Amino acid sequence: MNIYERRIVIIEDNVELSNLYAVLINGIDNYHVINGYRKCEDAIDNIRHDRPDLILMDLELPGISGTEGTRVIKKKYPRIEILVITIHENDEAIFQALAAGACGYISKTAGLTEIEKALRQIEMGGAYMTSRIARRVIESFQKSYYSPLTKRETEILSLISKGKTYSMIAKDLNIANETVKSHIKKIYSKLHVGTKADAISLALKEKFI
Amino acid sequence: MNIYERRIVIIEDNVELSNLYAVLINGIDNYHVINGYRKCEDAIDNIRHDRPDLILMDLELPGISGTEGTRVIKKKYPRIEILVITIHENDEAIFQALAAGACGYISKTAGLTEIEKALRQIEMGGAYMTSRIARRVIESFQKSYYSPLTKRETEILSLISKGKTYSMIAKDLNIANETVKSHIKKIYSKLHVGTKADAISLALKEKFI
DNA sequence: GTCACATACCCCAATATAGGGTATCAAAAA
DNA sequence: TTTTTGATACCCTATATTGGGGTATGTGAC
Repeated sequence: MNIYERRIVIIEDNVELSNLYAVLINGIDNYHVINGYRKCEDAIDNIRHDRPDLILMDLELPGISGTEGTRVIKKKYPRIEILVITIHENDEAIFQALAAGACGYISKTAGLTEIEKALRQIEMGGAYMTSRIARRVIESFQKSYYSPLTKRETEILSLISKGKTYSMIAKDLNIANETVKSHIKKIYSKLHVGTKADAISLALKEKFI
Repeated sequence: MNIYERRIVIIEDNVELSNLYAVLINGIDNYHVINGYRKCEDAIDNIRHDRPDLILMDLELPGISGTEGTRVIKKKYPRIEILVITIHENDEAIFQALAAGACGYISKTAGLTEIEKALRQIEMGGAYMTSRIARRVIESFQKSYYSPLTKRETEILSLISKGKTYSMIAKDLNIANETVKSHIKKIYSKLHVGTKADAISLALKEKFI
């Protein structure tokens, strides 16, 4: 085994499935499965010994979840890449795992071709996911097309959400302090709120800002 | 032409390239190029007449940019899908176009196969992008693994960024008002700032929250 | 010729903020 | 085992911020 070898650890509670993945991955050129675990906790305990480049992580796990495990591992070992496997094509769960630090996911029904494709793309610094999940991911940071706020109001509420005071905003936008107040009063009445906190959380939820 | 036909509009200032795309796309089953424009403004003026399902949008355009055009069109006609084409593989520009409402991008060097693949995936409710861009997209909402803030401090700064006052935070977390203040003083000293606004903008920039 | 938008000003009371301290207790790290 | 960190809580003080009530003007779109 040379130093360019990619070291893989599998975390999957179904042992048969885990063994199947190991066989498939060991068949891929330059990829080597170092170890397999049935629980995240066990994998974490041995992580310094295993020194994985990538962890194949089941999302549905006994003990701490795959998403939480991803968070813990990425916090301590940011360079280890995590590819999530899941049986339920639950968009939200996959989305959470990606936010926690995974750089892709494959379905448990995936064959060798798809696994190899995912591993290669991750190795080249990419991410692997279906176009459906990719769509969800980009939609998560697109603004609403139906905001009741004007451009200026949106701008001002954004600055509020960055913690700026009315006077800071006035200075930023080169308008009078009282003008900022006027806009904010309008924002509050449009959103039916009476505090910054309510305005911001509503606006974030509805993606107005 | 039946009602299931997908109506495509092309916005591309290079007429030869535009014609090439039209020929390629007209060759795809059920896809029909309705019109082509050299400027976003012209396309927008005729959009009610053209009734496109999808717009193939060049990013480098005279007049308003493809990204700005995407924003304008999606604001007025959210159901029109926008596929961006670009010659410069500039991650940031592509990223901005996706944030503005595009649901994918292809390179100008793409052939028929790739164009067809992109169109089909978008038709099925997906997004089309390279795995490299997908990686950048997911990284954009992953937190930093190197935050100097503790869990509690991160939690409190997040609440501050949602516009909550110290007393609201105290209530939310079931701790004393003064405890919140203590945490915030710690946060400010760790981040070397003295105001909410500076703490939030630094934390957002560094992805601590 | 309205209507929406951005601009600006008045008054006022209640709250929030930031900076300076100090201190206790549990859990984690050395 | 000792030390350090994290979370908790309190005191004092002055200034700044907030939200609610108004009213008004110029401009550009439809």
